[in-house]
Amino acid sequence: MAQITDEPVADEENDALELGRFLPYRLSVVSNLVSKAFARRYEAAFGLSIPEWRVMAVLGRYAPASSADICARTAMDKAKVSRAVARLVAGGLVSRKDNPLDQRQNVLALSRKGRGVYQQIVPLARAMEREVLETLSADEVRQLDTLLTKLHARAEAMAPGGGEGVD
Amino acid sequence: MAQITDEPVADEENDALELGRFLPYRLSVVSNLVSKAFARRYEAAFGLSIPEWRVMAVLGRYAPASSADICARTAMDKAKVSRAVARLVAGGLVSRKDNPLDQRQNVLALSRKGRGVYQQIVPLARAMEREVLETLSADEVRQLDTLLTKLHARAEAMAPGGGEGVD
DNA sequence: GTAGGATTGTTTCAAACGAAACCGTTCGCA
DNA sequence: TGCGAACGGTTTCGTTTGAAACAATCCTAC
Repeated sequence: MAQITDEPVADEENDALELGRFLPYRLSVVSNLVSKAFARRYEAAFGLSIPEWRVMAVLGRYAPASSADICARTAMDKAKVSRAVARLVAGGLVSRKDNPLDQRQNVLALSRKGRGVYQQIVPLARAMEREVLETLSADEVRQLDTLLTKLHARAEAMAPGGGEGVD
Repeated sequence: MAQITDEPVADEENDALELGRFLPYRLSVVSNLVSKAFARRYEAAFGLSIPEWRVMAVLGRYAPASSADICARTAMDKAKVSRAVARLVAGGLVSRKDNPLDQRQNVLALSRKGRGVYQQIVPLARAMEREVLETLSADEVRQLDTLLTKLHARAEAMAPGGGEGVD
């Protein structure tokens, strides 16, 4: 065994793992903390869950879109999208009709009321993003962007199917 | 309305929000992708869920510990910890007894079998962390560390209670 | 044109979740 | 000593989740 090489002794002494220094764990904690903060405010401001908010965000930018389009743009599976859309339709924020060219597909768009909400959603989202990033320098924000891009590619290679999320 | 000021036009043109450029969303997607990849492997290798894995990690390093200790060190609420511990005890990986000094408290530790599993857990976790970070330069890993520290503090200030997670 | 297979979105199912209720124990304090 | 509040951990409750089953529609190719 024990080769005479410069085995880097990866983290610290070794053999015991300090969760607080384990980057995947820390990434998860930070992400969930941010998501929770965002979720609380979306709920308070608009009564929207994060899946619902994501659907609104995509439709505000890309309507009309099908459920599959939403899946692709939100990293949510189709069951989750279906449920979120159902609630938004029930709440009158989103219109849903069949695509006459392919009756399997939905054609989703914001209703008048939905557009009104969307116009409030965007500034709130931007403000919250700013609030989070305030703690970073402009350079660090750029670093974060780069890191997320790289980690995203790497994580997608490691994970099998799609990338679910909570915001 | 339209004041004549240099409104920064925060992100891009404005008024529509591109989810793919929204950092909180991207953070969530990356984190969940990583968690999913990790979860799949912990499950395959040891039959452990992420909450269970976290408890093992803490006990391997800090046993003996109470449930409250585990909560503090894993960013999980006490219900989740209670359930994870119950499964680990049922699986014979963790021993649980009452603290004679305070009968309300648990004293948790790894069993012999649990220690055996723990010794396999650590290298797997380290290997997966390395696999994720492989895509980054040493500098970028340091940046990630710094960013997570700052964002953690900021997110904790924004969120109310504790910081849940999935790894 | 029609059978078999693929695709879209909904629904069902069991598992996991967070919040709150709960129970037993201990502490603070008169 | 004894009573109420506080605490630690478990359990319950209703909700949300992902995976799989499903129904409806469309496409392919014969």
